[in-house]
Amino acid sequence: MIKMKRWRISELLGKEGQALVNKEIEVKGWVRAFRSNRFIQLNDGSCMSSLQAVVDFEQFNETLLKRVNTAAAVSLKGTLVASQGSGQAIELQVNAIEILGDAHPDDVQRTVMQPKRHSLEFLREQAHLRFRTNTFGAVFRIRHAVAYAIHKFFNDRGFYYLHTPIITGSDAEGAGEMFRVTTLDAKKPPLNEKGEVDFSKDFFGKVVNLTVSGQLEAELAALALGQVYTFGPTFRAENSNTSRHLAEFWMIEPEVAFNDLKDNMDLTEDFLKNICGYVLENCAEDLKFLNDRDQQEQSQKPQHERIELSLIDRLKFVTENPFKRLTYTEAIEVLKNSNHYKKKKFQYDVQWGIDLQSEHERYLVEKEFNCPVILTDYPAKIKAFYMRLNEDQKTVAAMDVLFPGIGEIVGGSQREERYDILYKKCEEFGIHPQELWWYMDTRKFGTVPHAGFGLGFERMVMFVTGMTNIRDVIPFPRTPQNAEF
RNA sequence: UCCUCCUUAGCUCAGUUGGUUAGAGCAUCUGACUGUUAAUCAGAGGGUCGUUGGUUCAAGUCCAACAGGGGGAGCCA
Repeated sequence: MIKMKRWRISELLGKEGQALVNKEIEVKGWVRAFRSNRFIQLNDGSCMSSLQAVVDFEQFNETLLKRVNTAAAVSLKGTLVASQGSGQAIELQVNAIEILGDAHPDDVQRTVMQPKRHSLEFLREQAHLRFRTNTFGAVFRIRHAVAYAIHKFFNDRGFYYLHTPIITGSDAEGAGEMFRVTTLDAKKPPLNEKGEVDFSKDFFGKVVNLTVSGQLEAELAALALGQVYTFGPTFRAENSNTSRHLAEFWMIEPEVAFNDLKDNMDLTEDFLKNICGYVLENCAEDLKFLNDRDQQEQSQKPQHERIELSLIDRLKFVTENPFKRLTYTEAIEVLKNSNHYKKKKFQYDVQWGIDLQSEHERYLVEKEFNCPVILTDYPAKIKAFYMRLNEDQKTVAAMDVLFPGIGEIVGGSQREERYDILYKKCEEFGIHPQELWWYMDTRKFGTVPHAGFGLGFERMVMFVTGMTNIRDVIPFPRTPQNAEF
């Protein structure tokens, strides 16, 4: 007997499907619903839509049909035909049913597969099963599309994908608390003469941690390969309990030799527009579903909390409008001249030199300009040591891209390429330049201006899916007190 | 880490001033029906009211601690 091809539902409902009408085919998937003892709604994850399979129940044994329950895996063979019903163009006239995996209703009822609406919190508790739902199917297909769009964007422009280390010995990056990596016995670690843990006896012979950023390593490669990007897991041991933070997340960090801050902004804007454009073009069905979902969520919020634009319009807004660019100093002026400030509605005061608070950033993006905003040239004291010092000696060539609803989605800068100034900045920030000898070395051998930025991948996925909790755009979120699955 | 809110059936939630036998919708089960698509109709089952302690004649309801979760803040991507 010849083994039949397993058609994916996306193929059957797409162009290939039209050529298959009145042909014998096989599909495999999971039952979403079995209505009227006649209609199996079959989903195989290849797309949002399910295939309607029509069963002439008098021709099948009753005990077999009893096993066609929600969540069961089945193989269906039959003829693809034009549908009599109004909800779909084609359907499968079934002539053979094979149960591949049973799902007992009493057990299914305890899960997110029970056919009814669920809260995102309940779905999160069953992260292993939430892939089966429409919402998470759409989110994770789009997550894939965003990842692909990023690789495609850089590849099309001659960037090289660089794998920076996940285990790192450099602890001078100052980008937050790190996770220690060790093979020492936690109960009886070796001690030195001072009674401290002796890490020279550890696996690597020194203290090592999980990476908080691949940027410093990416710079090394950029200063030889020209333009590179990283796309890998990143770890922060911060005790952050918010809808925008994870302990384990994915970050994209391009780094380009010979680029200045202006080039960097142009690249960022092109990049963000390109991703949104890719999803608009290639994820129409999933996006439509999430768009409707978002509108429903918005309609349940009080008027003043609603986002006026729909999800799809928010993406188009990014692709069609130039980002507003202004300096930190100009932003402080805008804030100080705002009615909001004059009416003392900001909880935190606005002064040149402060780190902008969430409320300030949100005001600029959502009230003042109502579009993505790039802020540049921040005070040197509130930014990292590696950012290039401007002529005024007070500010650095930094940039933050602010998105509505998300806040800071990209942070970047032109890097300090001048050895002496970088050396001094290290000392000012309490970093020993000799510990970063390899980084400093690049400034001795043909140093050039260069720039780059970091994008939080999950925050980008939040923006394009309209999900408002970062735990709902990564398959298995790691947060304080939670590493289930 | 701080502020704040929540925890009652498989899920989402009501539960009045502390007072008799704890309620609804959805889901599940049984039956009916069969071109449905959030199927429909009838019936049934389903509860240690987050945990521990306290106040009280009496606690789902009041108080405290702890646990889990949501929202916001800080930190940041």
